[in-house]
Amino acid sequence: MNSRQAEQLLQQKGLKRTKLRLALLCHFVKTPHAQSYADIKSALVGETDKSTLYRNLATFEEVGLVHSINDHSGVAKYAFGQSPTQGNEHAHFVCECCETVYCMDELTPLRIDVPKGFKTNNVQTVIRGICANC
Amino acid sequence: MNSRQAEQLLQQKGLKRTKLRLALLCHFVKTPHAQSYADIKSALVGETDKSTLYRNLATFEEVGLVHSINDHSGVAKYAFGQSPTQGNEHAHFVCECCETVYCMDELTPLRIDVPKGFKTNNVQTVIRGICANC
DNA sequence: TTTACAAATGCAACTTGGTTGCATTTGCAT
DNA sequence: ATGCAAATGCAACCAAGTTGCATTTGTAAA
Repeated sequence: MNSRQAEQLLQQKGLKRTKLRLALLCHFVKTPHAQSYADIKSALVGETDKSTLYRNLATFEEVGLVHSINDHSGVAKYAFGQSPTQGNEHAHFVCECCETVYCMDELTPLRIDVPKGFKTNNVQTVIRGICANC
Repeated sequence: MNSRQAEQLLQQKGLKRTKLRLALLCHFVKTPHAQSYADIKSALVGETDKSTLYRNLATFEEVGLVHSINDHSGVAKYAFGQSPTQGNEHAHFVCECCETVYCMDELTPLRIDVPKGFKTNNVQTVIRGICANC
């Protein structure tokens, strides 16, 4: 994604074009794996304010530019692309060796039967194992 | 579970018989849903030290007396019984209305195909929806 | 039963991840 | 050019959980 496309994307989502947001977008599309706040912060050149970065991550998530993942590590991680919703579920694979979090888009949606009286809105799956690089 | 059984369970796991551990065990077997530190603390009569309670939860998890669940709420929750491992997987259902976390033991084990080169060790699934009580 | 030692506890201080309030700045529509 | 909502930067705060350490306690062996 070039800067032009990033600008369009922001405008389309009704977000103002700021330096951090452009940098964030460019970074997200370059990085396929899910990243924590710390990962993102250290990847960005120059100083970034903690609360501003957190707020932008939240904003991006609200408008569907990124989705957050809870991989049992205790910290939230973010990946480019819309949140897995009904009909758009995807699992996340956490490598127990390198800690990389992969979005497993290609997996077939999970069909899980819940007991009578329970209604499923959303299914989040975290697979732990060893990735192809380890 | 009576106090006698709780004592045996502790001994069997090589853990010393302390007041807090007995109380914890009795509480866990009485409460089917997953509970946070705060839930457990407020359920126990009398004062309990924060670090002692956390340490006992960790110890109980190590020896398989309880298992912890990450339900996206930001706090860990604990439920009685061994952790879902290979062949013992179970999903957790989080009610979006009452926030109760159910262990869905009766669900059939999940079979998820991962890409070539990836090796699955463990699958954790969190289902969000509305429970039968809401 | 006493003793002895590892394990468990209690307390305070700390760490980490994240949030909030507020004054200042900036993007953008008019 | 200008007005204003949105975004930023900063500091202070918060909650969950951890750590270090001195004291206490369970238990096993003498």
